[in-house]
Amino acid sequence: MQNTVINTYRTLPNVRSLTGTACELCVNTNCLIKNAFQSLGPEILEKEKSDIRCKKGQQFIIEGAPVNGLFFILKGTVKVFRTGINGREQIVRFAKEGEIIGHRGFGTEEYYSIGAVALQDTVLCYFSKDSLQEALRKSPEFSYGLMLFYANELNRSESKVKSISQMTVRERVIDTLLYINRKFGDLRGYLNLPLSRKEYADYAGTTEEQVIRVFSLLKKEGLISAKGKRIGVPNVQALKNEISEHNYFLDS
Amino acid sequence: MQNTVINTYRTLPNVRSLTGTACELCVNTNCLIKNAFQSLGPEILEKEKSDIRCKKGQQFIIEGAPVNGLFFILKGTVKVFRTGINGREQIVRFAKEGEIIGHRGFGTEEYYSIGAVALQDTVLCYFSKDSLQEALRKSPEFSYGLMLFYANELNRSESKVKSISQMTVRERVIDTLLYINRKFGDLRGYLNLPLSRKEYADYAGTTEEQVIRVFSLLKKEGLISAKGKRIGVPNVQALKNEISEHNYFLDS
DNA sequence: TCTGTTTTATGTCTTTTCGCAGGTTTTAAC
DNA sequence: GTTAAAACCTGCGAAAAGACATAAAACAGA
Repeated sequence: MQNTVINTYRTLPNVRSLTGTACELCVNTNCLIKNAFQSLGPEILEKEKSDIRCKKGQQFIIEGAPVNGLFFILKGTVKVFRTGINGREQIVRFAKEGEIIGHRGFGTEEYYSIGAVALQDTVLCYFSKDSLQEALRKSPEFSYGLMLFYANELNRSESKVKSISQMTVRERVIDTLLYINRKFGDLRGYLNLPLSRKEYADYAGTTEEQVIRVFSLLKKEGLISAKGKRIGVPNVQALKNEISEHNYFLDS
Repeated sequence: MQNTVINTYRTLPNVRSLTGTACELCVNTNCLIKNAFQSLGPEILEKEKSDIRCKKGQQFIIEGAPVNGLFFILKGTVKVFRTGINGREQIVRFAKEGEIIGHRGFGTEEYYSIGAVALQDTVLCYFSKDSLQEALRKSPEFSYGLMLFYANELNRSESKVKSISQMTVRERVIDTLLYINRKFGDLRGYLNLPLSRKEYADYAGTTEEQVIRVFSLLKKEGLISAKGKRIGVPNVQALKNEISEHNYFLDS
């Protein structure tokens, strides 16, 4: 949070066409734009595309700010959140390369309903509302892809409503550990995304203290190892077993 | 829940082309199919369309059953839910005419992740997976409309995650009352959708007893009137005030 | 390396929510 | 209208989660 916040993207220094950020050269195979590139044609999006570089901790979408467009993550990780009661943060999801940030950064939505912060140094591809609108009109594949993205996110979100309202704190924390493990994998025995206890809490819908308590217990039980932000999950299956009975029909 | 459940829709008695259910004659102005009808052409969907009539209480989508297609509500109301811990129900949303039921009833999804029950006698238009796929490919308007639908639902669902994890039971119950009021309006001073306390609880993410307790209090405070399932909300603004301070950025 | 700040950890107390038990009212079917 | 079933209501004790205080450890910058 330490950095200045970029609000009007049009006023950013022009950093287009940097090496490796042109869509045709992009290595991001799970990027919707990249995948729909054939049907979009090279010129449509390129001319309205900006590359934005964010330092760790920098917020690049502010809740309630006017919608200008939509971001695709080229490299890095991002947390997406909503601010609630007493400014308490509810983390909606963690996103990585290829994912879309800025719900409804097109169409009729006027203000962003979410905020977004880079968790590491991150490179974003930004597309304006208008160019997206044009792309959606032009490419059915793109519309379809975006629809699938939202449909999947909806599934995940609805399943999360269920977890939060029916699971205990312990189960929700375990669920969060599994989510991070599933999505970001691990690196040398540790989860490949360093998060604070507070961030675990904000995702799991509880408090920092509760997360710390659950972590303490899980450590004693040998289910995880935790040295500061380095969390090791040696036995994923053991954790899964604790919550699997609740998932009659599995989701995300 | 008293009725038999329809599982394989293809085996239903053929009730196509009933008066008033053909898309071209349909009065449902907020139905996506109806709206995209121009670009779809009459013949594509009609030939794969079935009309399904559900009695009050009848379940027409079972969680975990194979996905065959997608439903549009022509008339009636429906509750959409997921089954969680101990078979406890989490109501995802209440739906009315024009809305879509059966998340991802197309594409690669194999099993329904939600269940759906008619709350009143309901008429549904059912479209098979294949015909939808064709319609999505053929009509960008349709894809775009469906995408907007999912994006809006996602917004609502994410906002609900926040409510459930940050609001008190009382606030969640009030929020639910406002949601029902906003979506179904009222009829002669009563909310135009009769629900049991249990259903309020399943939507708000709490227990029947808690809802009853909150209702009792709200009655004493003169904020609602409740005679059985007839709930009156004479002063919507007073209820809104109790939770508005928490909504920095308004949603749904 | 030292020092100050942030993060993590733990204990205690309070509040909220839940679950059960038992009772009453309403609704629906005959 | 009678009767059975479902829905609604209330009280009370238990459990879960939260808030606060304080201490230890980790980290960053000089």
